[in-house]
Amino acid sequence: MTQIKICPGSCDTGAKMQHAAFKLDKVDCSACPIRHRAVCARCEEDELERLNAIKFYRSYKAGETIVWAGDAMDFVASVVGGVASLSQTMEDGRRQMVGLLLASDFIGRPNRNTVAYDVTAVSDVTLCCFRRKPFEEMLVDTPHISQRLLEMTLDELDAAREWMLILGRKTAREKIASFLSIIARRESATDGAEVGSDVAFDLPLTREAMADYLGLTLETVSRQMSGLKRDGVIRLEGKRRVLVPDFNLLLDETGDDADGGVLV
Amino acid sequence: MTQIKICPGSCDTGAKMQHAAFKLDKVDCSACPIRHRAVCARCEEDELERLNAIKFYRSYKAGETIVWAGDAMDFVASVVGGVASLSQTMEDGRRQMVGLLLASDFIGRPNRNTVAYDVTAVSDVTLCCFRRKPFEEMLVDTPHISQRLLEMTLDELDAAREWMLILGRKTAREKIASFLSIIARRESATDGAEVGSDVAFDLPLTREAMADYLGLTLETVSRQMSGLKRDGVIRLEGKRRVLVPDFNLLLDETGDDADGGVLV
DNA sequence: GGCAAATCTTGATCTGGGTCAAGGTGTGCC
DNA sequence: GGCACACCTTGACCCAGATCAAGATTTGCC
Repeated sequence: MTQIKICPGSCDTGAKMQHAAFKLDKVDCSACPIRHRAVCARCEEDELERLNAIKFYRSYKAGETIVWAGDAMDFVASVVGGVASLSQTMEDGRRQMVGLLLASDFIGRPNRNTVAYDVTAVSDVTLCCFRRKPFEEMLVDTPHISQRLLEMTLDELDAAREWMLILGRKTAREKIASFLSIIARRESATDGAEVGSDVAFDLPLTREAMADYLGLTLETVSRQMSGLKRDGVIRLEGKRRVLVPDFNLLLDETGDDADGGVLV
Repeated sequence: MTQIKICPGSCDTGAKMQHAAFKLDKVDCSACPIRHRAVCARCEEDELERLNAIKFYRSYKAGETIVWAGDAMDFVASVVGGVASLSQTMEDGRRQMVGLLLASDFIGRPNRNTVAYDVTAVSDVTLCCFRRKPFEEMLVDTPHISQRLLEMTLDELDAAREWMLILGRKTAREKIASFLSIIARRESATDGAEVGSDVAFDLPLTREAMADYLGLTLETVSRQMSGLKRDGVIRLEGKRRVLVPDFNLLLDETGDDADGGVLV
């Protein structure tokens, strides 16, 4: 059972919230788990109210397609919880994931009403959707939104470029290690957990989806996961939970600069 | 001799301008070859004047490094003419190009004063540079600039994602064919030439740079170019000039949808 | 013109990861 | 409990593209 915590703020009880528990009515933005990271992060009260008037929530089950490439989409959205992916498929079935969308990430392109990639719910996903037209109008007269969107787009571009190095030049083992460390970093950022030497997290993707992400086959993904386990770099609990006894050991396997540019 | 035409407007004499011919003084923006495509595309007269006050030109010879990854950069810039690249290098020398910057493309990230990738002049390059601080200020109070920058960043993100499919899933031959058709498309857009069946253009990159772009070795690039030539898909004049007798033949080799989503 | 350096081509061989195939493990449903 | 389905692992073999190597072509410089 894939459970994603989207507990707003300081929900640290053992009880894990299911997505379904996030009621799909107009939620007060101030209680929203992504209030300070999403496209609305910099909005003032009055701006939030305008957004509130054009927003609605939608949920998708794991595996469901949210939109197909080329289809019209009459809204843009923020991922409130869960994981979605952007992917391209060639005629003969080869598929490449080109975006992995976690909580607070933005879906859709302003001033373009069709979508260029398949958008798929990887786990159960909840979106906070804004009607396209009024959102585009707000974009024009609300710098707090357009500036935040620019910043988020630049971050995504950086991520895409890091990904290009992974796809173009890394070995299968380095790809897996890079993927694991990216997920570990993002998860711990979300949890706000201490980045101690001991890291543990649930993989949000199946082996097949990891293969689509990394430009590999699922067999190779499986073999490399086994390899990293055999060599003591990771441990596995079930198929999805990953324990990293020594994070630096994992980083050594990524092929990246030891502790290179400490970009703060 | 790599010659890049940066003739503003309707310069269609046979005489090819060298970069050096573009005088590095304060050029009047209205005569600028990228006036309507760069980050300043939507600016009004008064906004251009503000930009004019903070701009200066710089030129680089082919092969020169413009900035190294991690270095501080006290300006942002538009490519006026020539071709530059963004690339990442791993410790052991493996290199991946992550951006190819042609005329009108933007260099630098607002609100971040170090650069994340090596920026290199691939051919002789001229930049129109804006001092960072005042540019960032203008970004805040000049929606014409921030909106255009958002649009350009979204375009680059789309290009990066197309590139990810190429890197992750295409064969060497498909990579080369995809690269050639991308260049052909961009070149003809620049020339404003008719997209007839007969297309001809100069490759802006060496075989090695193409390899860095496509995640291949230079030997494989050379072999695949020879293969496409042998099969009549392209013809070569010297090493750099490419003639495409039937553009659809080239498109067939890219592995992409025949005439898929006609995204207008 | 002639030499050196850069760039490109082609050949021979090797290998990482793909492909094909078989079976294992976990989970939900009747 | 047991069956079905989704997901994962492992093995055997193969091939596209890397690597190593030699030489061809082009360009620039004296």
